Amino acid sequence: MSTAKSEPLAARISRELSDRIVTGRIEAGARLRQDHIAEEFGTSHVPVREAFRRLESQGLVRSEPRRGVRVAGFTHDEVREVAEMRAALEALALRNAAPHLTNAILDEAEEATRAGDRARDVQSWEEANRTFHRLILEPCGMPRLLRAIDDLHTASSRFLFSGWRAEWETPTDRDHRSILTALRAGDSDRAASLLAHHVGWIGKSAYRNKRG
Amino acid sequence: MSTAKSEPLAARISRELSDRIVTGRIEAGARLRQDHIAEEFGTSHVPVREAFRRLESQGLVRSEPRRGVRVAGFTHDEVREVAEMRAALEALALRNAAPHLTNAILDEAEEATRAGDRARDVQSWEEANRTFHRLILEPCGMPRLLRAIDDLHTASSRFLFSGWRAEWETPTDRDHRSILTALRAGDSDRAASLLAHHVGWIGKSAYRNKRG
DNA sequence: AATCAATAAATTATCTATAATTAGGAGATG
DNA sequence: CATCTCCTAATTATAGATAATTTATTGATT
Repeated sequence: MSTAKSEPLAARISRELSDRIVTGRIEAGARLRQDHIAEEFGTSHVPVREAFRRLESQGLVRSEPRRGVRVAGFTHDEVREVAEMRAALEALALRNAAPHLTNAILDEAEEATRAGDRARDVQSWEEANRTFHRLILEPCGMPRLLRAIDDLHTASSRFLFSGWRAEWETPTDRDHRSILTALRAGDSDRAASLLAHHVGWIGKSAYRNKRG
Repeated sequence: MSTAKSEPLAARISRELSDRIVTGRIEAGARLRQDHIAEEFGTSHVPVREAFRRLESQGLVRSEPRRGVRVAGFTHDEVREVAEMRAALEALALRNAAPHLTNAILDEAEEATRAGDRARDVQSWEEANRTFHRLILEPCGMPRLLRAIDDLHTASSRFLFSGWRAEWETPTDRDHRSILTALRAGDSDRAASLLAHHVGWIGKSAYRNKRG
């Protein structure tokens, strides 16, 4: 392939497991046995354990000493928690990114929104959505913040793939476009506030979905 | 001792290294060689590597594949970044904690503030300060958020111990007391706003300190 | 300055020990 | 007599140590 060059095994394993958990191919609560996974990847258990540590820090997995590792579950409260954290942090990132946004970036973001409209399946919708958010937030130049947001976004997408949320069928493009409009007008406070509502709404929608 | 029985070695090593980094006993940029640390702790290098992964996720250490691990440095920008993240997240936590705060908790927080006043050295001031924040935020019942705040607090205390900040000599107690007053009056929005300013101010102070 | 050998360090594999879970059986109780 | 509980043995899995391999870095020599 290409990047499979000198990347540590732990990174590859962690990425692959993360993908499986996010897309639901490994279900919540499932136990992850280190030597089974090691066997599957054709490695020893050592890099597998390191991968576990990373997944644990991302909140995808829960580890109990001497008892093993299992995929983290998610309750309504946790969905809401992640949504509110995203709202707070993405608003912060956008306020800091706004001064550095160029027209070229905003155009790219507009295109990502259109790609989301065109999406016919969850995967491509999610990819477009993530691209949009990343594009307008990255210029904030706060690496730690961006990493935190990325982890939260990953957690969010778990809920999306699990079918709780019909988010990708709803008119998210309206929100995206009003955010872009505010940014083009230089009103970064309004843009941040719109973004916070846009993201925070996800938590409420998940809750409503499960209820009714 | 007590609970040091069945705790994994990686956890113990990670905690000890974290403490050394935070208090500055290991300086920024220093290289951490797994074999040396393993020898010091009387273990093999395997649990040391796992400890590294945890420290990496906490932002205390930076790891380059095949090149080793070194203690993360911190620039002015990073100090500001952490402060702003704390401001955003602690405000969120406080808004969610406010409905569950009891008078007993607020009294404990008041006592922690007094302990901070009495503190004559950085360690005990930091401990009191951390206790204060933890007390009023914990009832929010959002474990993921609390973990994130805790990691940020750890990062903050690095700057404190490094001597950049004279924060502990300043009248932080004023801020703490006005927050408690707002909470007792049931004005959680005002309390959250005060807390955000209180925490965010740290970033500015560090910046100012270094300048003048 | 550049190349190649020597050294050091990170990464991974294999092997060992210890703790946890399960299975089976003995004894007690209804 | 059947069933339930408790205890012990056997299996399984995690955690750690040691050994082997690969990659980076240093130093010497041309």
